[in-house]
Amino acid sequence: MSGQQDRREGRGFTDRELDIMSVLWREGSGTVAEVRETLGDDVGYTTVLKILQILEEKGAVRHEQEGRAYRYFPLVESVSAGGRALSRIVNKIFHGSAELLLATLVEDREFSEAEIERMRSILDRAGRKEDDGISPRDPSAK
Amino acid sequence: MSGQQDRREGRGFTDRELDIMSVLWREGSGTVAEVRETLGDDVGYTTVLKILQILEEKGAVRHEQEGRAYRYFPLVESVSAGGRALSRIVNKIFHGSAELLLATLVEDREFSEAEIERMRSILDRAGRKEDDGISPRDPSAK
DNA sequence: TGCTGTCAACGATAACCTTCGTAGCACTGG
DNA sequence: CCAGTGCTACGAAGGTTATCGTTGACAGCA
Repeated sequence: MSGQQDRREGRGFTDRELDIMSVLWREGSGTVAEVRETLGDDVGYTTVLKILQILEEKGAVRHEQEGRAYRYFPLVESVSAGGRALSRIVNKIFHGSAELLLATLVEDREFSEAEIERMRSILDRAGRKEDDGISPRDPSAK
Repeated sequence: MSGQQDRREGRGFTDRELDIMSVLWREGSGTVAEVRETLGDDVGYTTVLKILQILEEKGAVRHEQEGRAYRYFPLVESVSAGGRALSRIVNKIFHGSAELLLATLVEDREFSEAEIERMRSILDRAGRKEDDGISPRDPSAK
């Protein structure tokens, strides 16, 4: 009989926590009222406050006094949270295959030609970096 | 005071549930003992059984009698679970930008030239589909 | 026949998530 | 001065997750 380990650090975000982190990442910062407003979802003031306090306890956000209210700032970067979440998905769901992940992504969504082009150039950069600086590939795109 | 909605359907998987689904996806099926063995993690027999029962209640797996034991089979496909998880991440963490997701992915991992090539061709296929059949791009790779 | 090992089912336990109600504090318009 | 407003802090209710202990069924064997 042991319950479960301390999730108060290192782990990913829960649904609601992610909703709120998402707002802070997009907006850069927010007071309780602002976050609640942006969420739009019909969620109580004290609920948002509570979750921000929990996130602070986890070290994911910090706050500054602003007038009589607190302004919250994200401490965890969205990319780093995203990297962890992606790792988890690649390993657990896509058997470690990033290709399969990419295939699923392009299957599920409709991309414009411009988006695909930009994604292609992301891969080109990765390929060049691997090749130690010289690219044997034609970089012409348009 | 309202608690929270029924998570027993439609939602994503929790950590442990995902561990176990991952085994079933990789192996195709498994008895409680097999899954527990494959997990390797030091987790009790009844714990694995319980989670399989919960997954069954959620409609994610089914079982067949095999001798005296049950053999469990995944009902939810890994790609469809992956698609949902990806959607969530793209929207909440990467502001809806799949490019940013891809950039993070190639940043975090080291890909071989072959892998990058295969990922490129996934994008090529998506581009052609969008272009209604004709690709103006040089497909030479090697 | 009675012991032992394997298994599913049931129920308990402890931690956690999400949602708020309520209280307390500082300030502001009458 | 006092009621109201806007905040944060405290803590509890109700549901979920993860982990097992225990029980009872059953099969093989000594």
